[in-house]
Amino acid sequence: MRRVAAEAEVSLAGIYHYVSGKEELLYWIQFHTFDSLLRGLEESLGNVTDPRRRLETAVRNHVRHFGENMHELKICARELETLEGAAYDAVHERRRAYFEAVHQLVRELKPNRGTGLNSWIATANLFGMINWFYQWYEAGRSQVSLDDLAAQQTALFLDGFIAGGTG
Amino acid sequence: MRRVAAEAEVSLAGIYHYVSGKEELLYWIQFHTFDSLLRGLEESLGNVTDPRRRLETAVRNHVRHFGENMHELKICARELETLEGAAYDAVHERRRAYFEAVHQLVRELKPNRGTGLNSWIATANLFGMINWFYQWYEAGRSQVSLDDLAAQQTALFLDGFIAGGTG
DNA sequence: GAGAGACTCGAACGAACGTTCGATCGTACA
DNA sequence: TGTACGATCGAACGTTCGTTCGAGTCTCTC
Repeated sequence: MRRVAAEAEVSLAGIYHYVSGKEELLYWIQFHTFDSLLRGLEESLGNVTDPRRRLETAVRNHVRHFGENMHELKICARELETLEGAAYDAVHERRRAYFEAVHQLVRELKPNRGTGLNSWIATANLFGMINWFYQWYEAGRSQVSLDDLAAQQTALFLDGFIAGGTG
Repeated sequence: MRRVAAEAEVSLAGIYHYVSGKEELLYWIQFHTFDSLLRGLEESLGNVTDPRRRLETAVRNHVRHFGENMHELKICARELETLEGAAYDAVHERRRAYFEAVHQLVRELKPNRGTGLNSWIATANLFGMINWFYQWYEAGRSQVSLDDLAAQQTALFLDGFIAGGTG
């Protein structure tokens, strides 16, 4: 809270005029993150019909968002369990809605269900790929742009390392 | 430290007879984790020659280790930046060695280099997949065994969601 | 049996953290 | 002009946490 106060150029006590406490701050960050991820997804999906392009759009939306707001990703990855009660439920609902939206895109890739890989686990692993990059991606140092990264991750998820990519 | 003391059935002060402090504890956990991951990998790779099976072996080794020691994974994911100086360097070296070992397995999948997906980024994403599962995999509740999960993740990485799996 | 050393502990210290309290300042409205 | 209210602050409170200190016990050795 002291760092937040300093960053906002307000006294420590001043924060509590606007927010009830640290938990509410974490709540708003997490809720806003998943909510704007979901809305950004629906918006950018707009007129895209090809299932493969739809998934790539989702990945690009996700990677762009977190690449530009890496702190949000860290909080959403590490502070999910700190919320309790109604705050947890509200974030959980948004998170679940976002996950299900992407899960649906994954499902649409394979209309003939029941065969091959489990779509839920595959979706969870997709999120693993596109979330873990905060551990190694340093915007400044990396030679790969966020959109390039999203494209590579989509290709990797869809076609695998053996067949994926251009070669 | 109080929880560690309680778990070890020793007084709080008693810990400091064996360990210089919390940082040394985190150091040993992280070092031991990457070191035993690497040694387990080399051992289980033993007589496996097929590149695909070699990668699956690596994934299985990784998933088994962390599935049975989920706490280690959480610490290695969240506390990497807390170490400083020589302790950080020592862990970093083990981590890099382990990453490079897996990276090498990925490279061997595609002898004709320079084409297709970047092998380093693909490896980083593979680690994303197999590390992120601590966010959703609950040993008790899940119907998927660790070995099944490793197999699915390997298939997903190698052949992608479209062609991957049995169907 | 005296001394050394490993081991253990209760108690407390100092810092960091989230939070609260009481007061002050400025502005809008009667 | 008085006052009610939003905004802001310094100071402090209570808790948690990592760590330290001094003393105690036990065992093994000379």
